[in-house]
Amino acid sequence: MQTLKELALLGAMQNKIELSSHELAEQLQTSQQTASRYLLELDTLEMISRELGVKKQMIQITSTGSEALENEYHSYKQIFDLTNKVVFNGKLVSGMGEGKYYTGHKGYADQFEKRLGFVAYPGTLNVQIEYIERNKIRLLRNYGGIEIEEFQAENRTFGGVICFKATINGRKGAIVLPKRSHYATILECIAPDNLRETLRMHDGDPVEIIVHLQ
Amino acid sequence: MQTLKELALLGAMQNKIELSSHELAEQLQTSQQTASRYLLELDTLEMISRELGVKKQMIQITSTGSEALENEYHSYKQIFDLTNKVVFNGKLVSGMGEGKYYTGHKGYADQFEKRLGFVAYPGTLNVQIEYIERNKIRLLRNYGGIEIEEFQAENRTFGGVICFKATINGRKGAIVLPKRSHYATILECIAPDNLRETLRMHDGDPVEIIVHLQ
DNA sequence: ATTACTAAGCAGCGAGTAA
DNA sequence: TTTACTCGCTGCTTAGTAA
Repeated sequence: MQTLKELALLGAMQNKIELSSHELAEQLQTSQQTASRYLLELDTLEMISRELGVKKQMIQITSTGSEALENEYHSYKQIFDLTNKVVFNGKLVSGMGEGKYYTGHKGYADQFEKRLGFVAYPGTLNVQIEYIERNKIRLLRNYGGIEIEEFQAENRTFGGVICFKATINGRKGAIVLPKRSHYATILECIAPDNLRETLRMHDGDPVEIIVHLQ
Repeated sequence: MQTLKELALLGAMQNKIELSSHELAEQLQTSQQTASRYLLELDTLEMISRELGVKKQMIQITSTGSEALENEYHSYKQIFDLTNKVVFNGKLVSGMGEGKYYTGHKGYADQFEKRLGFVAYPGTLNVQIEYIERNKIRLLRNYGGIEIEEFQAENRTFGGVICFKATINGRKGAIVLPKRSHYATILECIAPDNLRETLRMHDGDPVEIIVHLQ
């Protein structure tokens, strides 16, 4: 990968470049033998194509190599450019119907409409995320989102929640985090329509949630 | 670096994240011991800071770590985003005064003004580039630049050259490549003013040339 | 000059395990 | 459960060298 990056920086994405294994070795701060081996490996992986002359070789990055670089680039982009996006990958699970009870309640529904700009379909889409991604939830909580106030009704208190506008498998919606009870690994999503139906999803299906900050 | 990237993707740039060496190992497809060692290394390099609890550790990327990631990101940016820029790093060398003779010649000077949009100070700033960067010159030639036609004068032919608008240590200018004679490792720069004087440069000083394509 | 083979040496990996 | 040590083994690196 490091080698591929170095080749790309020398212009090997657009052109054949002339580069001896010795020169590459210098660039990578390693030995000529190792540099030569790296090139052989990239060649085997079909990430570069080479024309070996007697005294020089021409190297160009193939589409496979270019894709690998793009993936890497994409990661860094996510780190720096898209600090206003947080991506979760999880899978659909069934709740116990309590989402419908809560989100359908006027006390929440009115606030959702006012603060989120859409009338939420009653019910939540529950997405089980990887345990490791709990750190991203922490990130969201620190960042702060759209606050939905607690309220009293039916002789009890309905707790406050924090919402974040999000895109769920490409559809507009939001995620809902209870103000209390940190560290769940299930994200509850609401949306203007019944996502489970419009996206024709079943339990276990992969769900990508892109949370839009700010 | 790979580890640091992974931590950043989990949000460790903005926050402390909770991550066991075992979890990190899964993420990196390696053993718990190796993951633990990676974290120790990053800690030693002061790229991350850790709070070691008895049953969990909190990790955050430090400014040093963040800089390292930024550098990496910058490389990829250069590969993908800035394909319309080519960066050379070299050092100032002395020519033999012939630059002044040529660029001062009306046959060239008039074309420079017309095609580049500035009156070139008579004389060239010669920049010795790394041998390995000759590939970037090849890239430029393939790309095509601003053509300056050959002309007859004083009983001889003055050969055609190809120019590229460039920024030389932050100053507006251009580089001049002879149409013939490929593969030099000296770039000749022209500019509206005497760069050597305005930038107070001497032989051996580093020069950054950013060529603007298109 | 090159590239790249073989072989030896050494660094990094992970199993086992302590704290 | 954790983290991280020791240590044996594997595989990567590089010196030497052929083509």
